[in-house]
This record gives sequence, structure tokens and C-alpha cells, in this order.
Amino acid sequence: MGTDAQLNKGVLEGCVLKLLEDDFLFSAEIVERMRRCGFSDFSEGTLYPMLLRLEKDGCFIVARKPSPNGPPKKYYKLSEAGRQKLDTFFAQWQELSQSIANVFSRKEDDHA
Amino acid sequence: MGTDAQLNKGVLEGCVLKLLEDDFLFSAEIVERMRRCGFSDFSEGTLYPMLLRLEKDGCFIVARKPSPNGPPKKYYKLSEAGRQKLDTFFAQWQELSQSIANVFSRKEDDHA
DNA sequence: ATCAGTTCCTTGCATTGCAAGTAACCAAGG
DNA sequence: CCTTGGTTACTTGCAATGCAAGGAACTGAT
Repeated sequence: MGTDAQLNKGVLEGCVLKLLEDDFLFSAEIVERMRRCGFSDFSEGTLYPMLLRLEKDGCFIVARKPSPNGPPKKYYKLSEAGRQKLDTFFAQWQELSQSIANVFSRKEDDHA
Repeated sequence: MGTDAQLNKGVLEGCVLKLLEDDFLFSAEIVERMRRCGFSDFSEGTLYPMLLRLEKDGCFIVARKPSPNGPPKKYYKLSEAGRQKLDTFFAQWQELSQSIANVFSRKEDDHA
């Protein structure tokens, strides 16, 4: 399934934002949920750079909690800026879906 | 709409393949149709490199026809390899849509 | 002390979208 | 002519993101 990584661009970020909408999660939990939802190859090599990006952009409330098994875990949850980014993503996703539907049903749209 | 170009990655190629499924089209016609379907910012700077990539991969039957207004037009239509690439794209697109639906409806899927 | 497991982060590459610029070809006007 | 402008095609270079691979810090157990 790693054949067309391009299709995932932007999408993975939107989905992680959604997962952090209401719950505080840390890395392993995010990976787990993404995989269960169908992103079966989702990996930490993708997640960590993404989390750092989004944190730098102020999208998160972050909480560090000590772990019995290693370094402290970083728990993430959306800030107001994060929620806004999520909304933007979802709107763009819907537009995109509609455009693709237009192409594949040979209808032209002219709404845009 | 140029805000998140990442979301378009892979998608534009899939859509162009679809447009060339049955008809011979040349650049300006492809741009026109993409725009009408909702990809309103679709541009030649995106299209030409894409066409060359796909042509190199054997995805097209190409026909050059003289133009009264300039250099000969290149008309493109899918080859068998192109059709296969289109099918692959569509399958991946559907998987992706399902996964996103799972994330956004908070359902877990486990089918993948 | 060493080892394995956990958690986090860094580095570097591949791909693609896209802006901007280049080049070839034609017709018509000065 | 030869210049201008429109048409068609291509090139170059940059930005963003996914992801593999490797590394570093912390813990408890051997």
C-alpha cells in the first residue's frame, strides 16, 4: 500500500487533527487508531515530524506525563487554532471529493 | 483554493487519466475540463510535467496534429497501461475515502 | 553494567504541484 | 521583411509532505 504515497498528502494530517479533536492522545495511540481506521501503514516516521510541525503552528495543547517504561509521554489535543485547521481541512476535502466525483461522472460543475 | 496544494497530490493525475480514458485531448482541452469540474486553478505548469511523466511510463497513445495557430498539438489518450494506472488510482481513492470516513465518523474499520 | 523495551526526535530522499520563464511555430501588420 | 502577438509545448527550480532509517534518552530487568 505504499505504492502511491502521494494520495495521502495532506490527508494524514487532517485525520490526525480529527483524532485529537476531543481526546488527549500520545504517539502510540495515534498510530494505533490511524491503522485501525484503514491507514494500515501509518508510521512514526510520518507522525513525529507532523506533530512537531503542528505544535510549532500552535495547533495543540500539549501535556507531558511520566511513563513507567521510558521517557515521558507527550499527549496532544487540539487548540482553537488546531480546530480551525481541522475545519479548513474538512471543507477542502469535501470540495475535492466533489470535483473528483464530477470528473468520474463526466459532469461539469461550474460552481467553482 | 491554492491554499493546500498537498491535498491535490496524486489526485490531479488520476483525474487527467480519467479525462483521457476515451477521448483524444490536447493540453488546452484538458485544462479546460479540469477547471470546469472544480479544479479551478489547474494550470499548464502542472499539466505538462505530468503528461511527460505519464508518457514516459507508457500510459498514452499520442497523436500530433498540425495547428493553424502554432506548433503541432499533441493529443493524448490512454494506452492499456494507462487504463491500468487509472484503475489503480480509482481503487486507492476509494480506499482512502473509506478510511477518512472512518476517522471522521469515529468508526474503526479493521478491514485493512 | 548491560540489555531490551519504550518514547521521542532527526536526517535525508522521493514525489508532485505549481510559478515562472523559455522556445518554436504561425499569421498578420507596419 | 521583420516585428508583434497568440498558440502550443517544454524546462527549471522551489516548497511541502510522506516515510524509511537511524539515533538518543529514559526505564526496569537480567
